[in-house]
Amino acid sequence: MNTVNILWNTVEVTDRPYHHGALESALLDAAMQVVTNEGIGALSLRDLARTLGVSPSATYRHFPSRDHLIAAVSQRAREHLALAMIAERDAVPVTGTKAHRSIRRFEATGRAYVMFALASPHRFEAAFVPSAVRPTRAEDPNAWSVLEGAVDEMVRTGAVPMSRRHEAPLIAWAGVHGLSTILTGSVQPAEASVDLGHRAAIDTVIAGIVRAIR
Amino acid sequence: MNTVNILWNTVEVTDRPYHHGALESALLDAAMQVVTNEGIGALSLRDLARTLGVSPSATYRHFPSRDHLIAAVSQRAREHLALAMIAERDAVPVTGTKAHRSIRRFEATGRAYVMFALASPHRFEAAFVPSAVRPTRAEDPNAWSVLEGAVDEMVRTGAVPMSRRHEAPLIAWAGVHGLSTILTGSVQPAEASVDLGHRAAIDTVIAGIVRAIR
DNA sequence: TGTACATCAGTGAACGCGCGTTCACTGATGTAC
DNA sequence: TGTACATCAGTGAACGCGCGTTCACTGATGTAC
Repeated sequence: MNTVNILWNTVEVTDRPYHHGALESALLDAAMQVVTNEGIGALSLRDLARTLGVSPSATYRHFPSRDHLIAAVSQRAREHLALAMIAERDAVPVTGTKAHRSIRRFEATGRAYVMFALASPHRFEAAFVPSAVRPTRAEDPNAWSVLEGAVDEMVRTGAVPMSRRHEAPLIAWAGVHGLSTILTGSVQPAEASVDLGHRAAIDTVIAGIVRAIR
Repeated sequence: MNTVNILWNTVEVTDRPYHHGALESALLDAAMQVVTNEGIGALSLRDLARTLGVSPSATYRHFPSRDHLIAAVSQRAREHLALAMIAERDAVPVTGTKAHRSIRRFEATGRAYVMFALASPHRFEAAFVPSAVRPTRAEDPNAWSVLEGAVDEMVRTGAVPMSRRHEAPLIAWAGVHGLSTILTGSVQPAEASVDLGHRAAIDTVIAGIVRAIR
C-alpha cells in the first residue's frame, strides 16, 4: 500500500510505482484517444508508453504487437459506432403507427451511422481498417446486427415487404457507409454534394434508401 | 547519340546514361504500379529511385515531396476509374426505348465503378486518399461528371423525374461507393452480404439505387 | 503468522531498419552569336 | 560551323529521425505450507 497519488497523464511523475496496475486498459484508452484525435497512422507503441510513463517494452506484456493493439482499438471503435446507432434509434419517440415508427427507428439508425462518422472521422476510419489480426472476443454490440434488427422490425410491422428483407440491409449499409466516407473523406465530388449541407445530404440519402427497400 | 539499349527495369544496368530522359513519367508509371500492387502505404521515393536505377535525390527534380507524387498518382487513379465508367457505359448496346437505354447506361456506369474497385482495390483506395496537395491540372475525365451526365441523360429521356435530378447523383454515388468499400475493405458485414456473390451484391445495390431515384 | 518460492509485470539498453530530405557537386544539353 | 555559357537533370554522401521489437534483467505480488 505504498502507493502515491499519481496523475498518469503527466510526464513528470516523480514516484512511479513499479506496477502500473492497469496497463492494458490504460494502453487501450490512450490508444483510442490518439486514434480518435489523429488517426490510426499516428499510433505508435513507443509514444503510448511515453504517455503512460512506462518503458516501451512494457507494452509487450499486454499486446504481442502493434497490429494486435490496432485490432483491439478497431473493434472498440466498431462497438462505439453500434452504440451510437442504438442510442439514436431508442431516442425515437413512441408515436404514430407501428409501421411508421419502425421506419423512423430505421432512419435513426442510419442517421446515427453517418453522424458518428462526421463527428469522429478518424475513429470511424479506424473502425474499418483492414487487419490480419482476428478479434479475440465477439463484437458487442454489433453494428450489422443492429441494422438487420431495424430491417426485421420494419418487415414485422409491414413497412417493408418480406421480399426485400434479404437485400435491404446491404442496400442500406452501402448507402450510409458510402455517404459517410464521401462526407468525411476527400472523395468530395465537390459541387453537387456540397451545396447540400451535411444534414440535407444525410436526409436525402436515407430517404433514398427507404424508397429503395419498400 | 551515344545511348545504349537499356532495360530500365533491371537493376544491373551497366551503362546508364546520365540523363534518364523521361524520369518524371517513369516515376509516375512505377509509382502507379507499386500503388496498384501493394497499396499507397508501400510507396517510397527511395524504392522508386532504386527501381529506376536513379539516385534518391533525382526524384526531387520532378516532385517536390512524396506527398506531391502521391497526389499525382491519386489523380491518375481517379481518372482511370472515370475511364472505366465511360468504357462500360459506352459498351451498352443500342436497343430498346431511349428511356430504357439511358437507365442501362446509368447502371453500367455504376457497375463499372464497383467492378473497378473489386479488380483493383489498392488503386481504388489510392484514388480517394486524402491529400493536402492540390492537383495542378483538371481531372480528365472526371468520374463525378460522368455520373452526373448519366443522370442528366435519364432525366432527358424521362426515365427519371426532373424533381430528382439534383439529389440523384449523391444517392447513386453513396450507394456504389459504399458497396465498393464494403466489398473490398474489411468492413465485411460478413454473413448477409457474403451469401450473395459480388455480382449479385452489385445488381442488388444498383437496382436499389434506380428504385430510389425514379 | 511467517517464510520460501514461483510467477507476474515491469525496466533499460540496444539492434537494425528504411525512410524523406538536403547539400554541394558535375555531366549533358541547348542556345545565342 | 564553332564556341561560350547558362541551364537542366542528374550524382553520392550524409543527416536525423522514430520506429517496432528483443533481450537479459529485477522488483513486486501472491500462494502453499
